[in-house]
Amino acid sequence: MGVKERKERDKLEMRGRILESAHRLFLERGFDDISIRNIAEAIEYSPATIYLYFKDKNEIIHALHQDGFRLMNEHFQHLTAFPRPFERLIEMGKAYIRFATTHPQVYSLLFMRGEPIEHIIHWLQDEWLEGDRAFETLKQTVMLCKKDGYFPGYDPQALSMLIWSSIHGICALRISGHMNHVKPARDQNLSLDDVMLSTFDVFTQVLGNLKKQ
Amino acid sequence: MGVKERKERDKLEMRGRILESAHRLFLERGFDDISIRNIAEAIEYSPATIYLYFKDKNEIIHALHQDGFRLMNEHFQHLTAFPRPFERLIEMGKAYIRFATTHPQVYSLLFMRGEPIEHIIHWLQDEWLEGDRAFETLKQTVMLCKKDGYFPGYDPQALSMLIWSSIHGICALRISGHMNHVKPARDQNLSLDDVMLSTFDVFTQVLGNLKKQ
DNA sequence: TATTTTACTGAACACCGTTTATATTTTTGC
DNA sequence: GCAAAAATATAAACGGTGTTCAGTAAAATA
Repeated sequence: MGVKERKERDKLEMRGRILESAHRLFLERGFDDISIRNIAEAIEYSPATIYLYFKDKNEIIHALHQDGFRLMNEHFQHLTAFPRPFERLIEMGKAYIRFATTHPQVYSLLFMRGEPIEHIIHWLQDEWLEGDRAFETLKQTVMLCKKDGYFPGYDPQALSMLIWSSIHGICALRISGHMNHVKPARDQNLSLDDVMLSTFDVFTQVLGNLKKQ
Repeated sequence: MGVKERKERDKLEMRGRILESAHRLFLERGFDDISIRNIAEAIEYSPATIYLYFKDKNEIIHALHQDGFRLMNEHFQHLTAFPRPFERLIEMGKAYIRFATTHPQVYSLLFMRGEPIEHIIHWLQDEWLEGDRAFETLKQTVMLCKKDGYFPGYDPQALSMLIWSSIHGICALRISGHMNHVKPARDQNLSLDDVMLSTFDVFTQVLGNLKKQ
């Protein structure tokens, strides 16, 4: 009898519908409007029902977190087309910034909020697989750059961390609204993205200077 | 008759007591435990009374925001003792990081939350004075470095923005919990601050390389 | 002293995440 | 086919949030 199987399918389908609603709420109305009650209304069930399919709200947020990572990875797919490591590294940075600017809500969910990453620490054996993979890709690229004569004497691990931190800093200050409220940016009437991109330009210059001659 | 004057004093005193309670709640129990009701309980008044002294919660948060900036400025007082600009720049970075690590809650209030900066945009003529002043100090230092032969060809404005972004990125990733959950940090069992400081070290190396020979 | 102004609060509104007892439906075992 | 058991769904409640408003008590004014 396939009753058990069907029930399992139903359960998965319901989980799917809950996540779908959460996802839509997130994209259409922002992080703060994802509430158990909003989700419940959207799927036309009572709030309590959600708890039959998810332990708590964190579990739902975590699912969105993973969705976000999938979306981000799509922005990196094209990078294999750049054979020269340093060029690829710069394109990685551009792709990262493009992702952050086109999906600021998703970016802040992935990298600026404490909740989701704390959930990972407590419930998933402290393993942040998506983060590990992304960082590893960055580090590999940095090591290839080293083979090309870039970054002599620099530790790939630490340099990768610096690169990530720097680009994250640019994106985070932009998304939180801090970057565009220091005076020069206001005065010159620069757009958000102008400031961000010119900051990134300086960074590429700086990195480009780190090469054996 | 000094009635009016006394009443004004009383009003200010009450505002002071409210802010004091908010401040203590913030430091002792964290940002999320600053609630109008908690504050009201602490000063032994009803929640509604708070609204006779502050327009809304944002106004209280903004006051804490300014307190935070004062605290941060204290961490920068000693920098005048470093006459050589580049050295001073590095010490600025160290002071910034020291502030962020010793007062993570305050740091995230100042630079990682959208609410306070949005309040500034809406209510204070879009002028973020504290931010302007701090950034200006950084830029001045960068320009002095240029006179010493550092950063040839780099725009001080853009380079300052990069420096701020990079250090902010290091602090933000640390405080949000992301930095210490990429694999290598976990494996090597490095402390939070080890990763941060080694990342900053690389940054100082990179900056130091940008000098006319 | 009577009136007006000021200071304060209880109760409510509309939310939030989460739990529990209860009711309904579905499946199982006979 | 029917009763027992299991699964599913929910109403209602708990304790929390920011905020508003009508009403009360106290103080200042005339």
